[in-house]
Amino acid sequence: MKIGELAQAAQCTVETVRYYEKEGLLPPPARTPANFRQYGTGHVERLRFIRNCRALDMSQEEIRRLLALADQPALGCGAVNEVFDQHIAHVDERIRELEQLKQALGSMRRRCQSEQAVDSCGILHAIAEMESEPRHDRHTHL
Amino acid sequence: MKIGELAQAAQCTVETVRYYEKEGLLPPPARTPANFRQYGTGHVERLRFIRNCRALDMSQEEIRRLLALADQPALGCGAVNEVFDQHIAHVDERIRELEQLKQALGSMRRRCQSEQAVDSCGILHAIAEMESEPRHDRHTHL
DNA sequence: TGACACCCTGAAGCTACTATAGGGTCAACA
DNA sequence: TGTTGACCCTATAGTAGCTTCAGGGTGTCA
Repeated sequence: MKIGELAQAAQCTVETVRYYEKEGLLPPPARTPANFRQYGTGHVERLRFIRNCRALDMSQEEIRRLLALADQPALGCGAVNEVFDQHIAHVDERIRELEQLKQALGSMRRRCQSEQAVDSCGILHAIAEMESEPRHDRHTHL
Repeated sequence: MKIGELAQAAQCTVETVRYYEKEGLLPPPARTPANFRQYGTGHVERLRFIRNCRALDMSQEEIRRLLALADQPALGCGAVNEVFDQHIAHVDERIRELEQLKQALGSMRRRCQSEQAVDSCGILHAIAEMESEPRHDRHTHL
C-alpha cells in the first residue's frame, strides 16, 4: 500500500508518517520504481501502535522505549510495565499541579468581583504581588 | 540597572529577558554608550508581572492581552476578568482531559499484573487493540 | 597587562508535528 | 495526444517558550 492508504488506516496524515520515518519510529519501507513508499501490514500495526500511544499522551521517547521492548520477544514485560507506570505517574503529577494552579487562580479571581478601573483591579494587583520564583522545569511533557 | 540585575530581580535568565524584548512583551530599554541595556523600576515591575503570569501557566498570547489592557488605565477591568476566566476554564478542561486519560491508563494497566513474555503482555495488547481515532487538536496550551 | 565577570548579536536546538514550495507519477477522459 | 486531477517526492520553515552556543566586545581589579 502507498503512504496515503497507510495514513488513513492509522488516522493520521502522510506528513506524520514521513516524520516518523525520519525520526526512526517507523522503519523505511521498500520503494516502487517511481520512488513511492510501499508498505505492508506490519507497518500498519506499528503505525497504529505509535498513534495509539500518542493518543494516550505518551512522549516520543516513551514510545521509542516501548517499541524497542516490543521488538525483543525474548524479554519479559516487566520493563514495559515500568514505562507504563512512569507514564501514569506523570499524568498523576500533572493533575496535581493543575489542581494547585486552579486553587491559586480561584483565590485570585475572588479579589475582583465588581467591574472597576484597571488600576484598582484586584486580579492585576494579585498578579503583581506574587512572589517571583525561579521557574521549576517540568519533568513531564504533559 | 543592567540586564543581569533585572533578570535576578525577576528570577529569570538574561536570555529570557532578551527573548521577551524580541517578542515585544518588554519594551526596548535605553542603551549605555557601550551598547548595554539599561533598565528602570518600570521594567522590573513589568518583567515580574510577565514571569508571574507564566508561573500561572498563561500563554504568551494571554499575557500580551493582559498587558495591553493594563496599559490603558482608562479602561474598566471587565476584559481583564474575561481573560482570567478563560484561563481558568482552560485549566479546568485540561484537568478533565487528564482525569479521563488516567482512567483509561488505569484500566489498561490492570490487564498485565504478572510478569510475562512481551508477546502476551496485556498492556501491549491493550495498546494495539485501541481504536485509532483522528487526533483532536488541543484548544489549550496546557 | 592579564584575568575574569559580564554584556552583545545571531543562529540553532528542543517536541511533535504542520504547512509550504516546487516538483514528479499515473490513470482516466476528450 | 494532450491534459486534468489525485496522488507522491524532497527540502525547508513555522509553531511556543524558551535554552544553548559560537564568536565576539566591555569594565574592573591586581
